[in-house]
Amino acid sequence: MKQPRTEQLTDKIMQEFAKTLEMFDLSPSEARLFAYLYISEKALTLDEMASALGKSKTSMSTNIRSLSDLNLVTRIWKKGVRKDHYQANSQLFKAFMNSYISRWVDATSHQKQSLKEINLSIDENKSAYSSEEIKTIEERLEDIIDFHRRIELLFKEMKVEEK
Amino acid sequence: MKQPRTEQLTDKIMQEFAKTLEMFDLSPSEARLFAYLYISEKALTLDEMASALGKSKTSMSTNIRSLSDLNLVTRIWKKGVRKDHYQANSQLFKAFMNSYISRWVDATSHQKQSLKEINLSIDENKSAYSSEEIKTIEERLEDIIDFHRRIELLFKEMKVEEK
DNA sequence: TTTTATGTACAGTTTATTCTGTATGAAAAT
DNA sequence: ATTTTCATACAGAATAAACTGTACATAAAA
Repeated sequence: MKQPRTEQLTDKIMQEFAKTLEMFDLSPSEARLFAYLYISEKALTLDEMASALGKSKTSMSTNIRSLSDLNLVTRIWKKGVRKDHYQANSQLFKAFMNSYISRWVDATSHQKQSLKEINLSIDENKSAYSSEEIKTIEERLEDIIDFHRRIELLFKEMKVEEK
Repeated sequence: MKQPRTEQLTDKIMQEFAKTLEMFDLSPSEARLFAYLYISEKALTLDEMASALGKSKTSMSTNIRSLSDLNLVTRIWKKGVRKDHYQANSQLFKAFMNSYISRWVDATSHQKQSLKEINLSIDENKSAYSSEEIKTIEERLEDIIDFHRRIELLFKEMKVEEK
């Protein structure tokens, strides 16, 4: 009578926790998977995850790969055991924030670059555009680039200190 | 020969800008719509947006409503004109960050609350669980709650100053 | 070497999201 | 009062995302 109750409890926590994790751009099932792994604490196999979450092994495999790419989950080698085992990174805040922040910084700096190149090409071909309307576009573009600069700056400031 | 070129330019900027806006949890078409509005600078009607973006008016209507709910777009009243006009909020950084931050703060504080309630109900019914395994779950739950606390704190610190 | 077990690529299916066209109600114009 | 013009609700279609089962490649076990 006790086992089922803790399972139910785990489910409840997982469900609630997963909602927050989705805000870090995890898909619902990635989020639930991570939450489950985290609560379980120990390293689990794909089969264990699949049966615990009622999903296919294939699905677990792809989800684990995504989580792994984000450094949220690590593969654990157990000697003498064939199956791969995966464990949730226990430093929640650090792991999620770092992954999140670097995604923002990378993306915005990349897009800022593209926009700057557009801006340059305008300057070079300025004569080709009607000068009245190009002016307002250029102003807007500058503001958009500045927007990117500020985002990048803000997220770079957010670097996370150790636990 | 000049009109088509600036249109092409606007498209290019819009496309690039929209990618960044999607990171604020806008759908692709919401993002493009906002980008287009922002670059256009002036207030536009649903029909103008629809024809500029090649989408239905219905779609513009629902997308504008979403953007409006996020305070990213404002309805402009022009006397003597029947159609609604909408304009992009010009304070890019402020508007997006405030909307984004408050979404994070609201969501995490809400989820933290739910988790705390689960934690309380564990304490009340402690005798009902097997004490060995409940212990590790409780520890994890505390860590998860702490995670929420830190997120909330971090985003609250991010309050955005005036332009 | 052969057999068995394991992770994942891939194609097809299911599910969810986004978009469109028609219909409707409200408000302005006639 | 009637007609026209607008925004949006709603249902269905199109598109995209997530999931599953089979098949295969790789590596361990026999």
